[in-house]
Amino acid sequence: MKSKKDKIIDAAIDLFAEKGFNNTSTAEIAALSGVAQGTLFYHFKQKEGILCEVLDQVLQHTITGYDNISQHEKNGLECVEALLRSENLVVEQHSKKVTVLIRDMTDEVHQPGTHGFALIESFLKYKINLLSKFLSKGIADKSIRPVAIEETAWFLDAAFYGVMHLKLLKPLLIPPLDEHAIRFCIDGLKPNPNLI
Amino acid sequence: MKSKKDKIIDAAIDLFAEKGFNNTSTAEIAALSGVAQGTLFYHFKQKEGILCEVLDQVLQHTITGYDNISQHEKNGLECVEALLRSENLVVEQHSKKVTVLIRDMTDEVHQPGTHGFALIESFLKYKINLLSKFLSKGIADKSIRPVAIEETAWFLDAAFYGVMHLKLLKPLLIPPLDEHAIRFCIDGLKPNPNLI
Amino acid sequence: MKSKKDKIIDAAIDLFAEKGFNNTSTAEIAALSGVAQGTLFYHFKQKEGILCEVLDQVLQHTITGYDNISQHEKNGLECVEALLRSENLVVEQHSKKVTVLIRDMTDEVHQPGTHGFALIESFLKYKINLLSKFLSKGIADKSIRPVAIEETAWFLDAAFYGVMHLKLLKPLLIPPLDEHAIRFCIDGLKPNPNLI
Amino acid sequence: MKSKKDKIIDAAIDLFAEKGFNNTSTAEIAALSGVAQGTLFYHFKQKEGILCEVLDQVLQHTITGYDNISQHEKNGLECVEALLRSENLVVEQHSKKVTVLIRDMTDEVHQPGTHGFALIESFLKYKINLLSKFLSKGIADKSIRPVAIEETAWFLDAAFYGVMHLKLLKPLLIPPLDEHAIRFCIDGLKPNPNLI
DNA sequence: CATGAATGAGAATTCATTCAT
DNA sequence: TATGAATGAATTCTCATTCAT
Repeated sequence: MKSKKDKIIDAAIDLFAEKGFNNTSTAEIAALSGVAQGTLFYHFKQKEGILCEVLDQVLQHTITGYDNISQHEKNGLECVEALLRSENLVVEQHSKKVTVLIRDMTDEVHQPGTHGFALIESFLKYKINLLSKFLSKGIADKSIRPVAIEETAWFLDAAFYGVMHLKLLKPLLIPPLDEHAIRFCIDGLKPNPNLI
Repeated sequence: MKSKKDKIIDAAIDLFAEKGFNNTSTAEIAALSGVAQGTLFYHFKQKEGILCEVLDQVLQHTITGYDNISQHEKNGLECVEALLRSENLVVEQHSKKVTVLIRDMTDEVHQPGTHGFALIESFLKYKINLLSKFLSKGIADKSIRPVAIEETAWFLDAAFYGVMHLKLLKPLLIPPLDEHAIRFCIDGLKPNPNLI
Repeated sequence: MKSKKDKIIDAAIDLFAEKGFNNTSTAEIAALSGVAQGTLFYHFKQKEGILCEVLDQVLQHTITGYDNISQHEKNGLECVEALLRSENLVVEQHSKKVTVLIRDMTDEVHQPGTHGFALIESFLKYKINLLSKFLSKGIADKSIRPVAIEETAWFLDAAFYGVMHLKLLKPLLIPPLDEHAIRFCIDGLKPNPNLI
Repeated sequence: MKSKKDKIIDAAIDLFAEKGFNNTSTAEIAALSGVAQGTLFYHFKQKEGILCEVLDQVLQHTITGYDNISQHEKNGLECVEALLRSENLVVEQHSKKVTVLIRDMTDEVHQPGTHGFALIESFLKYKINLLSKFLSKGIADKSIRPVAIEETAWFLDAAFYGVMHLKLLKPLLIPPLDEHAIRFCIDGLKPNPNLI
């Protein structure tokens, strides 16, 4: 059976996804999750705490995904690709939560000093580090051409953030982009011209 | 002399940039711009209206930038690069406004039916069209390898949105990315292996 | 051609009828009547002034109707009936205005000291006087049984106010009441042998 | 001890009676009732909700009054008279509330779809039904002449609404009307040989 | 006569949060 | 753990009205 805390999170995510964080009151969350309004603050203390919890969950999933990449069987380029695919997978499996996070967590996440900011910061550091490691490995094993490592890592992060943003938040007719984006980036990293 | 409406916009952007849209009250905007609070609503009817006006301005600048690309002197690839650089330039020249827009306009812009959404939608259509035209041109004149046109156009949009997002909103130590991003994408479009 | 003042009144009545006085802003009235908002206050000075003007018009019509009753051809009872029918006619011919007046003029009209109150007060005095005169005449000429004059006059006023109120303001399925009400009251005034 | 909700209602009625619904702010109600302004909206959600609650109370009293008429001891005419007197009694016992209701509830009550309208509608249906039953009974037992039942029921309702309206809302020197009105109507219902 | 930009005094409502139970 | 009545600060928005042109 689901704990009250989980019920709250689920209800909150549903409401945030539908109406946005700022247009959802704690009263509504309480009502939808079937708990008293006070209970919400027993578990979270701040409304934003719900978002932080969700962010934490999603980042955990993402990191777990990263850790499951079996590096010893792969060359650097394959590691990079595995990382990108792993991330895509998490986004797909938790698309509602991710949508809410990238749409509504702006206030919390972009202001140094908040808990959300700290979470994101350390996650990004971890991710960029890992990507850099993979890129170095690739350059060493010749699967990747000699790119500027840090810049490329950040660019890959940015590019896939943009793709995710487009996919999740723009209710427009957009062609499936994930595979194309991965191909474009991976091919762009290869040392030799085996372009289609 | 500046009109009251312009004073309001300037004050609002400054405040939004500093504290965020949701943490800025109309009273503060009125105070900083030196008009009565009612005047604000005489000119904008909704607090969000200010953001819409700013969005409109920035999109106008961007489109003007696009239109200034002299296509007949360039091959397709050069056109694409010019477009990306043009966009970068606008972002740099209006970085405060753009920052506010991508951070704070989420509610308005992601909900079909709003004015902001309509603005974005038609702008994106225009941009993707133009990018597609350039890509086609480049494929025809052999400056670009035969990529999937629509997907590539959307990917370029997404990637540079991501880069801009990172640059403007993450108060982290991030290396300058613009030039690297442009090179990566442009090189990735070239048909032949003249990679550095 | 209609004067701007008349346009304002017409627009105001339409809006008041639809949405009520308190839910109609002077801006809306100005917009619908095609004049500037300032023009409204050039002609009326107060929003309530519009209602007062309309009240004045309707009372004029009513009094004109009263004055057209040719008393010398009728006995007292016939005079009373003529008065009631005359009033009914005015209500029917100006039903929209009357509806607005009895629904929306409550604040203005029930507070001694206002212009609206004065208008109503003197009108009622006139009406009750006239009714009393007719009743007296009827008692004298035996067309009416010997009723208490003042009380009966007020009762007739009240009863037909109630009927009008029901007809104009209750969007319910109510049978046509006017004729029945007139018959009931007129018959009730006739000399009647077997009263307890 | 009085609940906060009751305190709010009492204060509101006093203020509405004195200054009218539209000229009374929720802040004033809160101040007079000694609760925080937010508490008002915790209990009522809308300012109009207070009026609805009062309407409900008064209608309950009225219906209770109707139900206390012991029909088996009376003929039809006596039942009608009892109903009219019962209603008069409620109006007198709750004159302040009734005054406020008929003066200030216009917006809420005359617009189908509102809660107030629904309350009034079902009450009127009940009342007209009851009156019709009494009239039928009277016609059967010969205490009432053969009048058109539905029309007469509505007319009685309208006439006494008018009388109440006059009594409560017109600060004019008006003679006591209740008894006279009842007599006039009751006598008008009696079997009467010489109608045209 | 007519305008419409500007005003400022409110007003209703919202809502995260607290706390006694 | 859980509750829900109560809060009060904050906020957007409304609107009749004015006045310089």
